Amino acid sequence: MARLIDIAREAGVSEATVSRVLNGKTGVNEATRTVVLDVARRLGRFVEPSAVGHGPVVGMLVPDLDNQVFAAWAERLEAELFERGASTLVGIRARTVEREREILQRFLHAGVAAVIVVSGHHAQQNAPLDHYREVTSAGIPLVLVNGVQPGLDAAFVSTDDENAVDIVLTHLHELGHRRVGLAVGDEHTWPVREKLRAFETGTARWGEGEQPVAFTDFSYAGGYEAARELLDRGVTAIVCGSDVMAVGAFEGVRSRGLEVPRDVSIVGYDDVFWASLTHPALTTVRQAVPSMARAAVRTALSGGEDSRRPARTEVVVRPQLIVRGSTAAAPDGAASMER
Amino acid sequence: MARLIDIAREAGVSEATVSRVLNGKTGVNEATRTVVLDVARRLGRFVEPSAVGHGPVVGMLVPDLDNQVFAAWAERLEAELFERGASTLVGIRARTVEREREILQRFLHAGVAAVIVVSGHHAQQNAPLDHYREVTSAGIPLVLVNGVQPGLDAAFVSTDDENAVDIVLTHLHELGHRRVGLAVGDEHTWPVREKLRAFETGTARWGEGEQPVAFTDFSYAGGYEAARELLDRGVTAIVCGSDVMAVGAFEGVRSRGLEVPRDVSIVGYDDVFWASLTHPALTTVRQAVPSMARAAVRTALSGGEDSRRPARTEVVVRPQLIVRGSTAAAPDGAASMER
DNA sequence: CAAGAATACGCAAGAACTTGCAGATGACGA
DNA sequence: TCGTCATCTGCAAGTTCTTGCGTATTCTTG
Repeated sequence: MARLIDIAREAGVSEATVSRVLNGKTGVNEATRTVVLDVARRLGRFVEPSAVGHGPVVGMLVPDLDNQVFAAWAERLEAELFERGASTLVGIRARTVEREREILQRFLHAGVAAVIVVSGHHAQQNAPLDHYREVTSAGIPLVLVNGVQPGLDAAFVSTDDENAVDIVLTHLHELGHRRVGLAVGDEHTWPVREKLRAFETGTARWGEGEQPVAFTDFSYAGGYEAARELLDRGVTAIVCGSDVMAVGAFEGVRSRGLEVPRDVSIVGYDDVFWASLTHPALTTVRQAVPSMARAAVRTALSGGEDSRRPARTEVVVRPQLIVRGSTAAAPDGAASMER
Repeated sequence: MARLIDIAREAGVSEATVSRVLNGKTGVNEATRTVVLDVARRLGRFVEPSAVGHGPVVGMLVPDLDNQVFAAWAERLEAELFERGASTLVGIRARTVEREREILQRFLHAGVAAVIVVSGHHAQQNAPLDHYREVTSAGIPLVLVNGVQPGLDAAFVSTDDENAVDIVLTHLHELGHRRVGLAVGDEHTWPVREKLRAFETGTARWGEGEQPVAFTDFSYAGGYEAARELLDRGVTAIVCGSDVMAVGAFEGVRSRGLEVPRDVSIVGYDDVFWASLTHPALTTVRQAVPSMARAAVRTALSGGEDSRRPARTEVVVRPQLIVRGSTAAAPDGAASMER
């Protein structure tokens, strides 16, 4: 790799000046800076964008990109960051905590101004949190999306899952459904526990006894399985933890010779792009990704300006029920029994 | 940041040993290495995964994540790389060449073993290629997906767009369509030009005169606009450049009071997850993302092993027509005229 | 036009990191 | 038991990078 002295000679300046330019220090003429940067790049020397006045760099971590809601998160976050002049470092699929730590360390190494983690291991119950502390104790603002950890000195931005389940249950109850199933993924996960809690208290109010819950996973196959299991337990409506699950549930319902929404109502979660394209169009809960992303980015970047460490904050964003074609009035008593 | 001497003292070894460990040099006992790494991480010092024997790091660049096909690419590439023990660095939305260069430089700086670029600026006509040369001349294998640049010493993996358009045209011709429109995005882009060329030669064979083409963009709105324009020009079938365009085209067709596929047939491109969920289900061309991703990763990683620079290679993968409900026999003559 | 202020830049000291070399340690065979 | 060999580690010198300070240059203002 080209040494400072090589660049210095080529650019006709001293080693010291090159050092200052490459570290984004002040006290260098703009013209000189440009010359040095040009030479540096020509000789194959990496220059941190933040050192070139290209704004800060922010690290973002998303669990995967198969699920479109995470892709949407990444997309929105990146767009918001771009708008504020920041560039983005992306990490995906931190399958293990070790890997997550590796990615976060890489962010730190790259000198990020902030870190945003969407549904990472912080959403897991009893997850180790030390690797997050490494970020916060370096004085770097940390924003955790969809998962709250009381022990962490970070900012949290989450969908109000409790409210989400509540409005869904109200909607279904108004349509006459009295036996409703919840289909979700891993029980040890923050959003699932939130939904579960809201589901239990919400349905308890009906006084119709305990309502069934199926724990599978957030995939198409998971939705299919969950639907079949819940139908066996006599439900007339299924509340799914994701839109992908919901279309899997469509298929599960059809596999029993039933029809959506005539026999069974189905509600999704996320409102991904294609939710309005399914047949019937999916009634679902819209996570307010754009406004949440904006909040996350604002928190991430403002923390760096005022005080190095932002106070522990918690933003909870209300979701919105998007009623489309997959929910309808409950079939009359007989229908739900005949199965 | 913790200095070598701090880590050395804490770990009870010399500065030299720490230096060796952090640079992945040989000649350090495995036990000592572990201790040093632990201390280093605890004190907040970044350790390159490749230095810890965690396999190589590969840089991947995708244009955006809104379009699910790109999300799928990122997902598949990451999965393939993971399977081969590599970790992945992701860059998204290199809007400008300058930004793309910045990301590539970052990859180089991070010591990547290879770089994979999906539909980057190399897919643009007359795009500057110097920033790609910076990668190749550093002896790092470069794989460019969906876009071929004769002047570059890189590996290319592309969908056979020519064949794609061909099988679509054959399908539509067999269904009796004689006036077909092509709806694509930016004309100065490699995949569009490939499709256009194939479209022109393919339809020329019919001897029905020149067939209309609409250049909008690869979005829902683009599909809507294109469909309306093409309908005005009398088509009974529309070949879209992406699945998102296709569903936009659905709406464009409906806005004219026509029905898919009774009055107008529509073909998408990509076969994204939800293509089978639309109404009617979308007939589309499946890009063989999994096998292409595998080829791209294999090329990227093998290049580094044998010879530092792989010979210039070009892999072209045949797509597959997935016939679903959005294509049907052409309406009889009158129908296409009445409009 | 001159004095003072601000900015830009190099010198050189020194901080941080790397590496050649040799000593220490231990395994193994004679 | 001793010699040989391979491995591991620290020493210290070398290389590379950073930074305090002083000077040169340009700008500002009366």
